[in-house]
Amino acid sequence: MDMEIAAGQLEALGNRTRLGIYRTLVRAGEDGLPVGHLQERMDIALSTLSHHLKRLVETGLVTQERQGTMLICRAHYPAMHALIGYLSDECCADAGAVPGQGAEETGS
Amino acid sequence: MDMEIAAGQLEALGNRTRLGIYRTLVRAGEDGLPVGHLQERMDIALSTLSHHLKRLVETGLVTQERQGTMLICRAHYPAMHALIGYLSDECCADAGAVPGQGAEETGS
DNA sequence: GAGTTATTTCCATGACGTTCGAAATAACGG
DNA sequence: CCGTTATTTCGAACGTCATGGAAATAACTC
Repeated sequence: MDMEIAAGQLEALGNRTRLGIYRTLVRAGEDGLPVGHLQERMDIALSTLSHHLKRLVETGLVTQERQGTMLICRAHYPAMHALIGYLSDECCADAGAVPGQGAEETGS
Repeated sequence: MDMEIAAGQLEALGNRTRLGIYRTLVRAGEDGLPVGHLQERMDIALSTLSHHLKRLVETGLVTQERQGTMLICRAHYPAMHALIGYLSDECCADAGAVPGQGAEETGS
């Protein structure tokens, strides 16, 4: 896990709207949610949502899959695991830094 | 761990300069670093550094301790552990979400 | 291909963040 | 209390981000 990638992902999650979107997708489970349904739950303009989703997808935290006219969004766990691994490894040197978690590349 | 706190911390780390500051403090270990030394390593204006440190301290990720005229800064691991716990618990529902890590309140 | 639903791109605007220099404050030593 | 070192606050310039409406695109159905 590169610092550039981690920084980008932290930047992506470091915004309430996007963190909310991500959490909503996590809760939606493996079925994911189409953009439209996400919009209803988040109560923001579709253009705004699309903008945020783009950033989440670019950083690898979310994946999208076409199903007809709908675009299904899903939380991409491997990316989150890699980020957690980065935080554990690079940012918790001493202080009993959560062992058994050297997730350098959990997938993505 | 409250979403507001996590969001604030992610926002704080979601900036290359601040992430760099935090990593530098982690690497400095438990001795920490005075603001001035930090400035030499980061190569940014003191006023800028002070501004960023303020945010890191406000979110609980960094602590400061006066030692004479110097202000020693240290990475505050409990906060990071709590954040990692939040990401593991709230943001990785399914998908073998890194077990044995229910860190709701590792301190802080 | 005309119509319908779903989503993105474009554009503009307001808000917020970053940055730095200069001045102000804090802590200490003589 | 004066000088020195260390750090913060203030003020301003600049850039970037968030937001939403309108128009454009994509995918499908008939």
